[in-house]
Amino acid sequence: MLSMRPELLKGHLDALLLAVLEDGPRHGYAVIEALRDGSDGALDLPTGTVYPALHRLERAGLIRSDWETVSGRRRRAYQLTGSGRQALSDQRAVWEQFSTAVTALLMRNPWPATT
Amino acid sequence: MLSMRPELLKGHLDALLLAVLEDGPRHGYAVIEALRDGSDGALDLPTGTVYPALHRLERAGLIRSDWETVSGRRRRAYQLTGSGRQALSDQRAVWEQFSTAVTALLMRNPWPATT
DNA sequence: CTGGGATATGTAGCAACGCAAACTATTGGT
DNA sequence: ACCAATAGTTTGCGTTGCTACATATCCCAG
Repeated sequence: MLSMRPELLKGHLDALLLAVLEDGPRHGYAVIEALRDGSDGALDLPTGTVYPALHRLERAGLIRSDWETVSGRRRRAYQLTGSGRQALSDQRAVWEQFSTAVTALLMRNPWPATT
Repeated sequence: MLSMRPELLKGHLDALLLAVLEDGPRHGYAVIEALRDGSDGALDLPTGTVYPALHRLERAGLIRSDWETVSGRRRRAYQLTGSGRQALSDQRAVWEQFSTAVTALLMRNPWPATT
């Protein structure tokens, strides 16, 4: 498991959070687990990263939250809003462009013809 | 041309700079051009980003520079050091792991076998 | 010969963001 | 009675890319 410098994630976290919430509501703790499992353990984010990020997204109107109590534990279930769905779609396109550019420069593979 | 938020690059710039210098010495201005051309125009970085980054890499011992004068213009030619080459190799592996993880989460396509 | 674009490098200060660290609280198993 | 797992929050720090500005040379157009 390579050690990933923390800056690598910068700017990409929001997209990941939105993507994880795409299939339905999840609370913060479950979001962290989804990221860990969905990345084969590569992305194991601390709570100090994820919770503030979720707050940010809510302030930005991309997600909204409802408190619920499950077996005595209070938890906040987040779900995408309309603009959240739109943002996710945009961010996917941005990621494709970005990762293609970086891969091209880093791996020096000429542009893949038509994928 | 999608507008890329500036934070996206964070943590990945060093790898790109090292990669651009892999084929031989280049000065700052040429590095900027190489990034722009090699990314199909997607990465057009301002001098205020690239020059400080090159200074950082030199302080870190990953590149070294020699001043040269070409037709009255003083320019600084950067080249990889030994540890720079090593760092590049490491960063490539990190990028592969990172981009694979993000793509998996974002596109939720379980890796397509062989297209 | 004068203005401006391209070439070439530099710095100060700002804003954003992910993270470590610390904290509170409940449930459930040993 | 303890302690891990679950669930959430916040303060403050460090890194980093960018904006804006500054300097200087070369060369071409007018």
